[in-house]
Amino acid sequence: MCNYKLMNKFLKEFKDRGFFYQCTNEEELSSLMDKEKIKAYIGFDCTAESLHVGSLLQIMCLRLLQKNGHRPIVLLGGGTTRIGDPSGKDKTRKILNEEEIEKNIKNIKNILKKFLDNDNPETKPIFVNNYTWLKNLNYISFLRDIGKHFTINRMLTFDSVKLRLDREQSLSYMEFNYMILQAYDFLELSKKENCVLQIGGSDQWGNIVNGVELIKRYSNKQSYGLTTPLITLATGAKMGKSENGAIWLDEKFLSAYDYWQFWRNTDDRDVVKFLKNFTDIEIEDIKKVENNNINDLKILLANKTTSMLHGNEAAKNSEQAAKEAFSGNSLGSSLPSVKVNSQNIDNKLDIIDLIILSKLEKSKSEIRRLIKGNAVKINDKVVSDEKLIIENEFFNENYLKLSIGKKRHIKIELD
RNA sequence: GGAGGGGUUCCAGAGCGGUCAAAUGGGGCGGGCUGUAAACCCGUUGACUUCGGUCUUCGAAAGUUCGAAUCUUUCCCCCUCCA
Repeated sequence: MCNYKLMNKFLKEFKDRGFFYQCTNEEELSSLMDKEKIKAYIGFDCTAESLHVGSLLQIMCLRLLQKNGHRPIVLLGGGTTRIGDPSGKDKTRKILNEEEIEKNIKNIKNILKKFLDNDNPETKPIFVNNYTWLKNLNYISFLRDIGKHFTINRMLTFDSVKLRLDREQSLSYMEFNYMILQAYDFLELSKKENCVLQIGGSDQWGNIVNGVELIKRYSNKQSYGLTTPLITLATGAKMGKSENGAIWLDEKFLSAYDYWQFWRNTDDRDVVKFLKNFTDIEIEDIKKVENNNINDLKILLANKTTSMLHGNEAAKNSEQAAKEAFSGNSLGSSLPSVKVNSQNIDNKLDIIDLIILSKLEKSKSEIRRLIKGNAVKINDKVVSDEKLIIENEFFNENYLKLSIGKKRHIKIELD
């Protein structure tokens, strides 16, 4: 532990914001970062087409690096995604094919660009794909040069491995090698980019330490690892994993309005923590407002997080739409909308089909259940007849408001 | 290669010939209370339905039976021990 007051500015804020979990050598890292601007990397898995809020803390770390003049390297795991990280997974991941991974990489890169400053030449992110070096590895020489630095004895002690074995779940040799490849990534970045720091989630600790040690042994250079805690909700659930779908960062999968809603619905106990974790508001400023009305804080949180990703405009619209949708008697003209061909109305479209068209639900049985439970509303009036035919009169100025439950609202527009 | 254990609905996990669309818990969804919070209470949780039912599901296929998640055979996969 080094003296908090003397600590490097980046590290200090890193801690103040609750990003800190473990560090391989805090004191040295602190003085190194005081002395020079460094390059640090975070790896992103490309298993999914988009990132979700589970990766947001890592993204905030990248932003914090930039804020302090350091340069982030974003490693997209095009190679390692082909293997699958066993950490934190109790089952073997499904293996994706080449095109899927390439597509995912492109998407994820675009999302990250939204969060990062791409203009400042000193700090703009360096994007790398580890497939570029992993694909050409020669097995024999890799084993000789890199493999010799790893002992099975030690690898077996890592949580990612141990957990699987303890739980009697299979761990393939392929996955077993994941940590070596990740260590190799760090070595590669150390050589190529002079990267000295890897940041990752706490579940990456083992992989990161391996990298630090490999670099030490291979090129006798000092590098560092820094991990962030796993963010759990006050209820104990993992962040961003709602059953109804993860909280995606890509607008294609989750509208700005729904993203805003996600933050607006934060548990009371998490609000201040999230303001620190997921907004740029200075710590001192958060302290000033942290006793304000809890719902105002939630709106603040929602606005900041949404504008960071989708822009100010989108955040304002979402706030406006929410106001209208929840105040009751307004028709929510700024809600996200779905267009419906007016011919459908003439053809006696019923409520069930309307909901299917709106994509709010896809199972007719489920919709029937919802109607029975008084969950479906048109223009704030409960629909109790599952055979209700949608009439032209329902549309005010070309649109109607369709609601499922208290929180899902959508505008149906005539086309 | 040998011996044993196992694969059940979103997850965990019961069922071991009909009463099984499958206990229980978790999660999800909806309703109530509230603050678009938490906690709590209630309902619901395969699909389709003219609400009478109909269809598809218990690793895969074939079989026994009036009837199978449950029995038999083969195959696939996982785990443990032995070689």
